Amino acid sequence: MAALNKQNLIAQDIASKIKHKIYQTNTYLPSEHQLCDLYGTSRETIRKALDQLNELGLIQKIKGRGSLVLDIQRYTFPISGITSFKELNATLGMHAVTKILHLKKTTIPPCEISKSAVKSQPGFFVERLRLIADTPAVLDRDYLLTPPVTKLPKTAAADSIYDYLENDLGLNISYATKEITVEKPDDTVRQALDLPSDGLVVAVRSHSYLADTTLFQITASFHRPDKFKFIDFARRKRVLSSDKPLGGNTSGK
Amino acid sequence: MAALNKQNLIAQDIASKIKHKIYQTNTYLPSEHQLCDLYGTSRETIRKALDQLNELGLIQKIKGRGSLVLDIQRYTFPISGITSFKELNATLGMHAVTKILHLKKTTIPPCEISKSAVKSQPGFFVERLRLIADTPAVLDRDYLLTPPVTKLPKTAAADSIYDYLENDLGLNISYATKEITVEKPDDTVRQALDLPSDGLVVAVRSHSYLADTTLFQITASFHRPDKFKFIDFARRKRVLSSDKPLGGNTSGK
DNA sequence: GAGTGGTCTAGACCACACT
DNA sequence: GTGTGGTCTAGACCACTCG
Repeated sequence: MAALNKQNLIAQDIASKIKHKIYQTNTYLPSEHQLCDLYGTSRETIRKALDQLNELGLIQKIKGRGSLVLDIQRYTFPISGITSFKELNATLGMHAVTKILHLKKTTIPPCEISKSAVKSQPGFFVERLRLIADTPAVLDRDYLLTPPVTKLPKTAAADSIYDYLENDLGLNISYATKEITVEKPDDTVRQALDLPSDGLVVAVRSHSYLADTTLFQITASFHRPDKFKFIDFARRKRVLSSDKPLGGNTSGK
Repeated sequence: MAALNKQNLIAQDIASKIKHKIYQTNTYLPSEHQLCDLYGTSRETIRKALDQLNELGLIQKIKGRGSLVLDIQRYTFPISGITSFKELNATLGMHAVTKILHLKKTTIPPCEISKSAVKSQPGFFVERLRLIADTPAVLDRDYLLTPPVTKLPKTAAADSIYDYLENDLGLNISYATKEITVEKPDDTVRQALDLPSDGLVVAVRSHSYLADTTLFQITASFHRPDKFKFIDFARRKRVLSSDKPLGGNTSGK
C-alpha cells in the first residue's frame, strides 16, 4: 500500500524496532554509517529514513552523538496530523464503536464547502457517532465529494473511510487543514452526545486533499468537552520569519 | 540567527517570494532544474529546500507537473507547531498586548513537571495575560527550568521569551509536545479571563525541549473558549502502520 | 584523533504528465 | 519524446562530541 522504496522500508523497520523495544528509549540508534552497512544503502538514503522518524518525534538527532530514541511515543504515537479514527483506535487500544446515523448521496451546498468553492457539488454525506466504552464521545459529519469519491458502501463507513479510499479506490491522500474551536452545539449534536442544554462542544473541522490538490473531504467532528484531548508533537520551524529576498532577482527598490 | 546553509536560505527566499506574491498561488514554481541554475546549487539541495516548504504546507509537489503554490497560507501560516505568541502576533497582525502578572524565581515542584521527573528543580515562573483588542483572551503560565534558563529579565517576558532564549541565551529550541483539553478553570484563571462561574476554559499544556533533549519549559495556556482557535496543517504520514520488521535480524518467531 | 551527524555535489535511473 | 518530480548513489568536507 505504502511506497516500496528503500527509505520508507527502512523508516518503517526502525520504527517497528523502536515500538518493539529492540531499540530502547533513551538509547542511541546504530550510527548512520552502521545503518548503511545494515541495510546496504547509501548514507543519504539512511538519512532520509531517519528524517521521517525525526519528524514524527520518534528520535532526536544530536550532532556528534547520534540518534536518540525519544520517550514521547507513549502519548504521541500518531495522534494529531491526519489520521483516521480507526487508526487511532487501533494504536491506542481505545475499544471504540462506530454507529452510522446517516449515509446518503446528496448535492453538497457551497456553504458546506470551502469559502472559495462557488458551485454546489455532488457527494456523500455520512453522520457517525463514536462510542468509547459505550458512552457517546464524538459525532462526525463527513462530506465526501464525488468527483474523486465515486462510491461509498456502508461497510466502508462503518469500518474506515480512509482505508477504503486509499486501498479500494486507490486515492492518494496527502494533506489536510484542520481547525479546532469551541462552540454551541446544534440540537442533533447535543442530543447525540448527551450534552446539557447550555453546554459547549469542541468542533474539529477539516478539509482533506489528494496529492494532486483535489479537495475530497470536508469533515466536522464534534467532541464532548470532557472526552476531548488533542495531542501534538511539533518541531520548531524557522522558515517564515525573516523577510528580505535573496540576491536573486526581483523586488528591488 | 537561523542556519546559514544553502537549503535554508533558498527555502526562506522562496517562502518570501510566495509571501510577496512573486510566486503566486495556484501557479507552479520554476522547475527544480531551473532552481538549480537560479541558485547555483545541486538538485538535492534544491529538493531539501522544497521539502521544507512542502512540510509547511506552502507548496504541493506533484510528480510530472511541478511544485504548486498552495492557497492555505492565509489561514495556516505558522500557527500550530511550536511558535511563540509574539511570532503569531506579528504574522497575523493581531494587535495584542501582554501583561505580566507574576515573574519570580522559584523551585518548581515535581507535580508541575513531567510525570517522569522526580526531584524538584529551580526555575522561573511567569504568569502573563494576553489581551486582544483590549479584552483578555489568554492566560499563560510558564515554568522555565534553570539549568538551561539561567536568567529571565522582565523585559524578555514582556516581549518574547522564545526570542530571548534563542537570541540572547543562544538556546537551540527544537521540539515540543502539546496537549489540548477543555476543563474547569481555577479562580485565578476565571477572574483573569472574565469567565462565568460555571464556564469552561481551553487548556493547552506543553513541554518544550532543546536540541539535546533537555526539557526547558513547561507551559499551560488557558484560553477563553469563545476566543480560542487552533489551526493546523498536516501531511499524511504512513510510517507507523504495518508491523513486520524487515529481513534484517532479530525478532523471529 | 576518531566517531558522529550536517551539508553538498554531480551524476544516474525511474515514474509520471503532457502534447 | 520532453520535461517534471522521486529515488538513489558514492563520494566529499565540515562541525560537533568525547576521550
